[in-house]
Amino acid sequence: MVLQKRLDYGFNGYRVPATPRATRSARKRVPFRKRFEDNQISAFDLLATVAGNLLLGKESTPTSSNKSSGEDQSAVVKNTVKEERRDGDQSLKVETSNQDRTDRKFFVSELVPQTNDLNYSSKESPSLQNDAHFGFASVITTSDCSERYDAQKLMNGKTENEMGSFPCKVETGPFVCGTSGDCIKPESQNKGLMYEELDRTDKISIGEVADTCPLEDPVLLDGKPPALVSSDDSGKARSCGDCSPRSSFPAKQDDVNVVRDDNKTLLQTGISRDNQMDALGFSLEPNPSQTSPLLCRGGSPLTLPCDSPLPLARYPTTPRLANQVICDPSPLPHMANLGNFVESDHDSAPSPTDMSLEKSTTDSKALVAVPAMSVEALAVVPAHRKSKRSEVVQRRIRRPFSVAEVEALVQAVEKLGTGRWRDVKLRAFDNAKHRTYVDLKDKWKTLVHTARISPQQRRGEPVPQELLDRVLTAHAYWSQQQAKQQLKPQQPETCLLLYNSTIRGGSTCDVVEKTLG
DNA sequence: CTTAGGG
DNA sequence: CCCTAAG
Repeated sequence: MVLQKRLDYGFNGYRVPATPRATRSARKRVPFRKRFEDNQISAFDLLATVAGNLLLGKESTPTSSNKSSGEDQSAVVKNTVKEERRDGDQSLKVETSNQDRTDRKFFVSELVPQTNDLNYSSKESPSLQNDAHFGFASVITTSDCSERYDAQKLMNGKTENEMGSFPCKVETGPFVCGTSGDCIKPESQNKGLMYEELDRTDKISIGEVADTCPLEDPVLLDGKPPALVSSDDSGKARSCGDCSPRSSFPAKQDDVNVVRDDNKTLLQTGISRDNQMDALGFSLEPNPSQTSPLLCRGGSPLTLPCDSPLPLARYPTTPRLANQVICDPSPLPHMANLGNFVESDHDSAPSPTDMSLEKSTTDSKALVAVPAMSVEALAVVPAHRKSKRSEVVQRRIRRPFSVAEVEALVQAVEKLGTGRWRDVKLRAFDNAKHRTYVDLKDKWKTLVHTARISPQQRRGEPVPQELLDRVLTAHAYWSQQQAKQQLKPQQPETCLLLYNSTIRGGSTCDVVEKTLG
């Protein structure tokens, strides 16, 4: 298993503060890997952000029914973030003040490097091996803010029982995400603690976030991680009986079982359910003694039976799923004439699941209605760090071009040339949201290459030689055209008309129309 | 935001 | 597909 995979997966679920550029394009994503490798962001940042988001998001949920307005919430809840250092360790303190409720403080300890425990190969990211900040994290919450606890100390041996008279909770554990299992009690004996029974580990997994999701959207949806909320046939969110504040915690404390179990995602990210012990994740557990534990308040419906993974279809609110689905290579219905090739995402991703989720992907806002406060919670990330814009994004799923698409592309390029990819996109792939003009440009590049190599060297769905020939022809023509433009930028219509009449059979084309006015 | 190219 | 320098 590659750590990189785990990193991507492990933190994909977190929203980060919106950036000006973020809104410009749904596909524009921050190269998380690079930033991480460049130490622009640290695992701590991410974790702290997430933890704070989770905690604050939950806390911010007003008890009153009047919470439709985000302003109301921001007015009610205030939170501050402070980073504190002690003995070289970092701890993050997030204070949330609710006028109507008890103040609370949250602490997120620094992560303890556990690279030795990570059996990964850092082929793609060698730096990770050395710089891995990953290990364990703990989140401590107290309902009594009169005292502050050093997370690290707690991790070093103290348990909740030693926390004093006030309610508190300590959560530590290895990053394990995308896994499922039953509830488990963390063994917070030391930094390097590991869940003894991973198969029973309950996690708030760090799910994925849609690349189209508004960045400012917090993780929680009305206090619930959207990706973790599912609906069953009755339309009600499923809940884990064991998670109710009382019943769920026979021994010491409740176990939060909010699990994002997306097997397909796991597959795609290289994490198999059978091989998740060392995966990265983040665990939180609620404190039964608290009025409103993190995610398990009053028999919270958030809890999902860890041993009963829900099918993708049960995650209608999961924004990222669409792109998670492994594309069904089902061939597109062949389109003989693609004068105006129209393709939808569904065409190239016939998977029913994909289709059902595609809209959600596009309109992800609906998936994460969040209290304004959650946005503030994002400020948990230490200000002085360069991680404010840390965003976790996953590589887009590979979607091989179908012959029909190639046909459309070739036709468009024949007409528009090789330097107007945006127009090509608009002309032939306007309805294929997953194909960007960059994609088309890239595809053309590969097509040209494909056309030049021997058929034996070609891979993937074979492209008709006729198309490849056209590719070469058009490429040669437009290359020449481009060269001529350099020397003689005036009167390109001559060549164009010649080209259209002799090579492409002639007919008005956009270029001609534009050129001639 | 688009292009153009390297990765 | 990703990432980006340039325009």
